[in-house]
Amino acid sequence: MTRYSSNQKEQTRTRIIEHAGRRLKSDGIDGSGVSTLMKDAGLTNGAFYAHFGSKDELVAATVADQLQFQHDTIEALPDDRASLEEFIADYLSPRHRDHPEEGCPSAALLGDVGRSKPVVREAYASGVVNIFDVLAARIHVADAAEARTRAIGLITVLVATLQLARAISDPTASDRVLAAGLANTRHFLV
Amino acid sequence: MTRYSSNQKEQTRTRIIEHAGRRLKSDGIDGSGVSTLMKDAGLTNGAFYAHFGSKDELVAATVADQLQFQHDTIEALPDDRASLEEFIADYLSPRHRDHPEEGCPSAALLGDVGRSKPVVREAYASGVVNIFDVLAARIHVADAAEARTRAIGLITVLVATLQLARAISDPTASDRVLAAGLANTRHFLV
DNA sequence: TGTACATCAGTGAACGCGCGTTCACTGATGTAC
DNA sequence: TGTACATCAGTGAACGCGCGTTCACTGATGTAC
Repeated sequence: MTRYSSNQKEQTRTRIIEHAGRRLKSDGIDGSGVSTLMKDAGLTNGAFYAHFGSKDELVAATVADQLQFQHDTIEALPDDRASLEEFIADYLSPRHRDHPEEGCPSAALLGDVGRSKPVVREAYASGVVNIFDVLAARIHVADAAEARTRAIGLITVLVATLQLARAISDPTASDRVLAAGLANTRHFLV
Repeated sequence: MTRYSSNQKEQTRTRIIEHAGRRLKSDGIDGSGVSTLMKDAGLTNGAFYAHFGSKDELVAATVADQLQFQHDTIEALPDDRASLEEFIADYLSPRHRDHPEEGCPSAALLGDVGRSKPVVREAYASGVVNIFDVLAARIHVADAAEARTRAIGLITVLVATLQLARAISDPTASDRVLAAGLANTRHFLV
């Protein structure tokens, strides 16, 4: 029999993952310590290993959660060109550039994931594939393979444009990169 | 009068920067310690601060050096479509994916740079702009602004495709992303 | 209903380790005369 | 030419600090009878 009928522990785990999403996207994987991640969730470092086997395990769970959320957001969009364009304009906005902690996990963490342990890379790979799928379904060309190629193209332009805009310190130059990225997404629509 | 006529110290500084290029691209900025960076150059940690004021200063110098090298490589290409396509095919090759330490600094470090101090971001920004320029000069459309937009588009597709391919653990899926990226670069050429 | 006990989420100190940075020192090189 | 001295690149130990992880413990919750 389970002693505790409530799902308190599961709720705590979820809370850790949600706060970790913001912290990891803001400070990077190497830049986010376990103590900080736990403090963000209102706990102390010692409790961490009751919820996760290692920091990498939390990172993997957080990456999966973040990509799932992004997938669901795109899936909830009305399936028309105007909605997709609005999504793209939001993605390439100064607001998104200036708030990585609330934004796209790929733009914030893709480079870090490439250097991470298999458990993290696998979580990322399986999450991003779902985003390829849901985006490809919104690109209406006859050939399904072509739609998928374009979905990947759209994602790469979005992700790297945002990364570039974040790396460029001068605001005017950064804005120009965002504008160029917006123009470049046009190649991949419909 | 300068006591030492030889440029030994300058040579050592250059050696540190060159080895740091490989290490930083391989392990990331946070993943590369000063002691390791010095050991790579055949020195001990104590000598570091005779050459650089801080780790960030070395990172900035290394980023600048790496982008300058990439600029020069592109500038040395014959100005025809076949040469540009060959450059792109090399960029999106499994070999480049599997050897970040020898490859593109943007693909390896762009995410890290976005979280770095101004000195690093400024070095990156001024280096990458030169690459925009040299690539735009190889895209022959009437409008110069359009050439520049396309150059940025080409770079974003290249960089994020390689990052994606590195993050995806399954080799077949990773190869498919590289192939999609190759197809997607076509939109930005001539 | 009351009480002794088992369970368990979370605390907080401690582990060994590597971080970026500082500094007293070494030893080779070149200068002065 | 020889020697005392100044210069300086590099050494290696040490600084305080935060890392990921472990563990003895606390205190609240629920069970047994």
